[in-house]
Amino acid sequence: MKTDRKQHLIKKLCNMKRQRVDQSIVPGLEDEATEVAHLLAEPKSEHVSRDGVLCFGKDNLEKHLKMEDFSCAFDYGWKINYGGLDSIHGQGGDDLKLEVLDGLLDEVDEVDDIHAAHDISGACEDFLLDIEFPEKHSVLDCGPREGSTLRNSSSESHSPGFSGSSNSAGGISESSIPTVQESNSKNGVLGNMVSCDLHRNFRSKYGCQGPVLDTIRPTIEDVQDLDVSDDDEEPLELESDCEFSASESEDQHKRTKRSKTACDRRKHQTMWTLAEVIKLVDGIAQYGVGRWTDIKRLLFASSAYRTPVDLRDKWRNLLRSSSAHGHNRRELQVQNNVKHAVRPLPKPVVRRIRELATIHPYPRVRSSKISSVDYVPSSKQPTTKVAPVYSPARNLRGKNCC
DNA sequence: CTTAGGG
DNA sequence: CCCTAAG
Repeated sequence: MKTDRKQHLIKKLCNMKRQRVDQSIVPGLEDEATEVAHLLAEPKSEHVSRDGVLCFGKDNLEKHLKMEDFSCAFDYGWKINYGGLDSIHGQGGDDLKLEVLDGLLDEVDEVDDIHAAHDISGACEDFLLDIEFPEKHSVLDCGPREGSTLRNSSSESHSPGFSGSSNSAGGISESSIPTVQESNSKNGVLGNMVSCDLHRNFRSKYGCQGPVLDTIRPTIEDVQDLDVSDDDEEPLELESDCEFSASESEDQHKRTKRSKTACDRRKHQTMWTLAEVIKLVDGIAQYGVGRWTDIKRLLFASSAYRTPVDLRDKWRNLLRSSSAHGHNRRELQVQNNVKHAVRPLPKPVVRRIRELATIHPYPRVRSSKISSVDYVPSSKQPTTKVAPVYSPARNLRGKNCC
């Protein structure tokens, strides 16, 4: 029943967005769509949490929309288009939602074992997380002209991973509403000076939003506008020119050939979303470590960027971080009063990473990274996926797969 | 061209 | 992410 409401809500929003951007529907991403689709489809009975969260957001929807109406009047169009889907949960619900998610994660930690069995549960959490991030972004984007410094630093500081999203999310969410109002008046003054800051954020936001939305789309099967929202976004993007267009979602940027192709592969970074990370981990589990091209072609086929090298780099980073906070990620982050300073990866994902790491260590390291922690003999829990496949993975290098 | 490794 | 070296 909750699901119904959720669906309804989403659809509603989609329609709203669609009106504006109906013309340009974006192709591609099917891979990801289906990819995530099955993730979403499966966990029907997993836990109420998902629905709970969404419903929660929904409850605040109307309120939010109204708020946006006045607070973001100056860039209303933008807000609707970019914020659209995201912002529905945003603003007022931010904190609570965060809490919910947070708690959710904790719970997952606890029952990790159970859920690990269906590795969808992990995906589900991730999915949730993913949603959470962009929301923050959109909310922030709207508001913090004034607080841009804060937001900026946060988005900049976050590592290419997902961690960034969380930190920016936590830090500012509380002030989002007030900031929005404030910014409304300040915008005129600061408009110029923040512009650069702005497009920067777009970038970061995009890295997040694009894929994330992809994640959502399967749920709403017909939401293809998200990608399109990129288009509408451009006008707002004053000076960021090509870089920005490049930041559009995957296949999108091919279509939007704007001025040059030099920016095809964005120079700086395209934030890794959780969905992507999951895919990567997934792929590694299936095809083995080191077969980056295969993984790229099979799992990231629709991702214009993300070269095999990128995948490898990301994996390297994942290994590093996963072994870094090894046991308690919570301890490291809170330290001060920096509430949600940095939330690394969702526990389930970390688990998978570590498992994969133990299974096939990154070339040339052979048990230095994970040895320090608690190496769980594979007998403990075969993450369903990795267990059966890993051994042949490295061997069947003949490319006879496809 | 793909991967590994370092920056 | 970028660049280089090695297979």
